[in-house]
Amino acid sequence: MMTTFRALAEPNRFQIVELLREGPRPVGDMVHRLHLRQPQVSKHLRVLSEAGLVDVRVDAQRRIYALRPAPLRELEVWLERYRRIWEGNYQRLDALLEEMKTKEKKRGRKKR
Amino acid sequence: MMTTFRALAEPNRFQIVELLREGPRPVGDMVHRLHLRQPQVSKHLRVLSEAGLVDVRVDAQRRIYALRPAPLRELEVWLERYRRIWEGNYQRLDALLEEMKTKEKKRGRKKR
DNA sequence: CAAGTATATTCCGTTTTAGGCATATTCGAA
DNA sequence: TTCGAATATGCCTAAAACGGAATATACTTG
Repeated sequence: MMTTFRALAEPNRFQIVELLREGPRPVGDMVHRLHLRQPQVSKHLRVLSEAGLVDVRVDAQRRIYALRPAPLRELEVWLERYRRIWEGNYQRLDALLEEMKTKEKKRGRKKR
Repeated sequence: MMTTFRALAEPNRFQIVELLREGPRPVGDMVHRLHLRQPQVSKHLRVLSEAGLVDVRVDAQRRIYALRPAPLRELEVWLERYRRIWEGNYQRLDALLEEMKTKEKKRGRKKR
C-alpha cells in the first residue's frame, strides 16, 4: 500500500503511469513522449515494477510495459474506508467529548 | 495530487492519517499512540498540513488536528479514471491488434 | 511573575533518492 | 559474425528526507 504511494509520489513515475493508462507501451515510446532520457525511464519502470504497478512483456529487443490494476484497486479499497468522512456527519462524538473534557471548568460558552 | 502521494508515502505519516480517520486528536495523543517522539510528530503534521491533508484547531496550548477530506476525494476522482482498466474491456484495440498479429491464421471469433 | 505543559522549530548528521553519463546486454538483420 | 537498435545497469554526485536532541514559543495556573 505504501509502496504504491512511494512509487506514485515521483512526478515522472506518475506521468509514466498516466501514459500507461491509455494502454501498454514500449520504453522508447515513453522516452519520446515524456521528455526523459532512456536510462531514467528504465529506472523508474523498475521502481514501478517492483511496486507491482506495471509488468513487462518481451517483444524481440523491446519491452512492452502495461499497468497492473491490482495496486490501484487496493488503493481504492483503502480510500473507501475514508469515504464516510466526507459523506455525512462524522467526528461528532469525538468533537463533543474533547470539548467537554477541556472546558468543563469554564462556564459553557456557546460555540456555533 | 502528487503532494498527497508524497505525504502519504511516509509510513509514520500514513499512520497519523490512519489515526486521524477515527477523529480529531491533539498532538500529544498521537505521540502516545504511535511510538514516536513529539518533534517528529509535529514535523510530520507540518508536512501533512502543507499537503492540505489536515488542519488545526487551537485549543489553549494544544492543537487539535483533523483530517481534511478534500485531497482524499481528489484521489478518489483520479482513481476513477483508472477504474475501466479493471472493469472490463480495456485496451481492446491494443489487445485486438496484438491478437490479430499473433493469430491471424486462426479464424476470427466474435467478441461481444 | 514563576513554573509547567503542549507544541513547534532549528541545527546536525545520516540515509535515500534522482539525474547524468558511460557501459553492458540482448536480439534482429545484413 | 558484425552492426545497430532497444533497453538495462553501474557509478558518481547533488539534493532531499528523516530522526535525534536541544531549544524556542505560547498559553495556563498558582
